Amino acid sequence: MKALTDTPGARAGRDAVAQGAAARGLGRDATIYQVADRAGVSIATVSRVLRGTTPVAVETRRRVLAAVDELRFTPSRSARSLAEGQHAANGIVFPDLSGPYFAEVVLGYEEVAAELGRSVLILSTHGRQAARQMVLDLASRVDGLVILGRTVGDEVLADLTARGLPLVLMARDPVAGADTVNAENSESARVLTEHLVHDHGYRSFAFLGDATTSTDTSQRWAAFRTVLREAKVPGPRAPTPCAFDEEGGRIAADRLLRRKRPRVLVCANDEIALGAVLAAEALGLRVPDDLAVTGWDDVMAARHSRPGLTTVRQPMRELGAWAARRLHERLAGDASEPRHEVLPTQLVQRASCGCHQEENR
Amino acid sequence: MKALTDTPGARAGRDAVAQGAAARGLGRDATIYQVADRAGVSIATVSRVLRGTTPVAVETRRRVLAAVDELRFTPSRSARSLAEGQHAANGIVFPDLSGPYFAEVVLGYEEVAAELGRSVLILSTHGRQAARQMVLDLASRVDGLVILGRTVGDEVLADLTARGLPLVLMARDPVAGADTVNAENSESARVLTEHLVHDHGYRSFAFLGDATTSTDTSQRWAAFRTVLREAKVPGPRAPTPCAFDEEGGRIAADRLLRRKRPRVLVCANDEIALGAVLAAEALGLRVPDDLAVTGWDDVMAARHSRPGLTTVRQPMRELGAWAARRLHERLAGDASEPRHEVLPTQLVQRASCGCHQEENR
DNA sequence: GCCGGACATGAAAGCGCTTACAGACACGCC
DNA sequence: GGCGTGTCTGTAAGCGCTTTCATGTCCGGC
Repeated sequence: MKALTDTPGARAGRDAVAQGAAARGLGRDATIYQVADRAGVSIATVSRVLRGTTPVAVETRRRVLAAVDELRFTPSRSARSLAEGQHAANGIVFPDLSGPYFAEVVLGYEEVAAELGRSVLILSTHGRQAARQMVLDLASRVDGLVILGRTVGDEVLADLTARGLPLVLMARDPVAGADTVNAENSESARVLTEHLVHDHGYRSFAFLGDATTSTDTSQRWAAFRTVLREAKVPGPRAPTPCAFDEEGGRIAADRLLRRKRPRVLVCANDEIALGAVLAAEALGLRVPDDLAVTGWDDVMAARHSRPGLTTVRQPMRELGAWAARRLHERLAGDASEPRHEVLPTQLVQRASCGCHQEENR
Repeated sequence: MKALTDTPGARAGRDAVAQGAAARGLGRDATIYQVADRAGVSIATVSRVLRGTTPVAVETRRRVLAAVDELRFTPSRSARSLAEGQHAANGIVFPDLSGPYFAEVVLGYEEVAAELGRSVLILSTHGRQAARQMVLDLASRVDGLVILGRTVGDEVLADLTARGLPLVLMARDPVAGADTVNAENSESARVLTEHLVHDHGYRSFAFLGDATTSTDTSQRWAAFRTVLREAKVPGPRAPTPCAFDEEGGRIAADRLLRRKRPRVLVCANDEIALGAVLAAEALGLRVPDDLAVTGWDDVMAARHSRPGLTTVRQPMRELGAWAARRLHERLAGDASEPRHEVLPTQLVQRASCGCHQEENR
C-alpha cells in the first residue's frame, strides 16, 4: 500500500534512511508518518488522537491507537519541542557541594516537577570555568530553571530573564525579575546564638564557614555577630574560612584549635560541624564539655552522631518543591511580580551544645 | 537590508511572530536566520562557523561571531537535536528510595556525563503506577539511559534496547543487550557474616531488608544464608521484610525485637541499620553489647553514629561514573558484547558489631 | 589565455511534529 | 432539491537547525 498522506516525494526513501541511520542515535523509532500510514489516515489525525486536541471519529481513533500500539510509537520529543516551542522540562543547577543538602533539594524538586509533568535536568557546575557556557546550554533545553547559590554571575541571570526564561533563585541574593526561595537565616541564627550565650553562658566563640561565597552563610554570620555584640560578648572579626564539607571542617577546626581555644564552634553546616568534632576529639577535647559545636541543616548524620549535633533544621525538600511549583505557575502564565519566599527553620537542640547531657543525644 | 538567505516568503513576518509569541516559552531568542542576516551570510555559514565542521574564511567567521555575540545567540537545542538525530543528553532513573546511596550515584554520574558534554535528566519513579510511561517519555529525550533497580519491568527494557537505546543497568539483574554495573555483593556478604560468626562467635541472627524487590539484597541474603549454613549456625528462613529507609528499619526492628532476641541484626543498608539501632535503644538494648547491628553502603551517618556502624562500603560514585563512561562508549559506536562490571566493596569494621569496644567507634 | 582544482559559500531538502485552514461529507430544513 | 451547518479529516506551512550538493571565484600551470 502506498503512503496516503505523504507530501509528494518528500518522504521518498524514508524507511531506507531510517534503517540506515538507525544503527544508533534516535534509532529506528517509528514516526508519526508510519503510524498514519498503517492507520490509513493523515499525520494530522494521528497527532490529534494523541494530543486529544480535536474530536476524532471513534472508529478512526481506534485504528490510530491500534497502529500506535503495534508500532510502539513514541513521539519524538525534539520534534515536538520544536513545533510547540516548549520543552516540558525544567533544570536545576547547583555548585560543587555535593552533600545531603543539595541531594534533598533536588529530590524535592524532582518529585514535584514530575508530578507536574515536567522532566528535570540537573547540572552541577563544580566551580568549573565553563559554568557560564554550561548553564547557557542547559537553558536552551528547558522552559525554566532553578539556580542554587553563586553558581554563575548576575549577568548570566540577567541574560536569561531577559530572554523570558523563568528563574527561581535559591540560597542566593535576588536579581531583578526572578523569584527566590530561601530558608530563614537571620532569625534562626539569632535564636541559636542566644541559646548559646544566654542558656549556656558561653563567652568565647568561633564561626566556621565562608561568608563570601554563600549568601546563607553571610546572613547567618551577620546575625550571629549581632547577638554577640548585643550581649557584649567578644567574638571573632570574621568567619574562619572553611570548605563546605566534612574534610574542610576538620582541617579548619584543627588549625584553629591549635592556636585558640574558643568555647564554641558555630559552623555553617552540619558537615563542617561533624568534621570539627572529629578534629576536636583528635586533639583530646571532649564535646560538648570542652568545646560546644553546632551545625546547620540537620542532615541525617547530625541525628545519629554522638553527641547528637545541635543544628538548625532547614526544609530542604520543601525548598525544592516550592521552586518547582513556582516555576510551574510562571510557565502557566503567571506574570506577577517576583516573589521572595522565606521558609521557616527550626533550632534542634541536641547534646553537642551542652544540652541533654545525661542522655548524650 | 533584506534577508539574503531566506526561502522566498518562508520567513516573512518572522520577527513579528517572534515578538508576539515570545512573551514566554522559547522566548524571543535569536535564531540562526537573524544571525545570518546580521552577518550578511547564509544560515549554512553560520552553522559551519558554530560547529567548526568546514573551513570558513577568516573575515566571514569574524563577522558571524560578532553577530552571534551581539544577538546573544544560543542555538535552539530541539532544532539541533531534530536535525542531528541526537540529544546529547543521558538519563538516569531510580526508584523511590531517596537516601544517600542514590544521591551519590547520581552525583558520580552527573560529574562524568557533564565532562563528556552530555546533559543529564533524572527521573525518580517513586513506585508510581505511571512509571512505564514516564520512563518511555524520558527515553525519548535522551541518547542513553541508566536504570537503577527494579524501577520498570523487563518488557520495557527489551523495548528500549530493541529501539537501539543504549542501556546501563545498575543494582539489577541483567537483561539481554544491556550493560550492567553492580557492587560486589556475595563475597562481601560472606566476609561480613564470617566475621560475625567466627571472629565474634555470634550464633543467632536476623536479616532486615526486602530481598524480593532488590537484587543486591537478595544476593547479600543468599551469601549470608550460605555462611550460616556452612557454619551450622541456625538462621532465619527468610529476611525480615523492611522498607529501605530509617523509619522502615526502626519499625521492622522494633516489631522483631519484641518477639525475638537475635544476637545480631544484619541489615540491607545503613539507613535500616541506623533505624534498628534506634529501635534497640528504645527497648533498652545496648549496641553492641546486647545486640550487634551491621549495615551496608557506608553512608556518612554510619561513620558518625555511636557506636560507629559496621558496614560494607560501596563505591557509589564510581558506580555512577562507570555507567556514564560506558554509555559514552556505546554512543561513540562501541557495539561489542554487553559488559557486566562488578565493582569491589570493602568491609568496614566499627563498633556496632562488637569491634573497637574501647573507643566505641 | 585557458583549464582543472581548491576553497568558500549559498540553496534547499530534511529532521518529525503541531496546527491553521480548507475541503468533504452527511444531515436537516425550508 | 438546494443550501446552510456541523463534524471529521487532509493539506501544507512552519518550528530552527544540519548537511548535501551545486555554484562561484580565484589560482597556478601549461
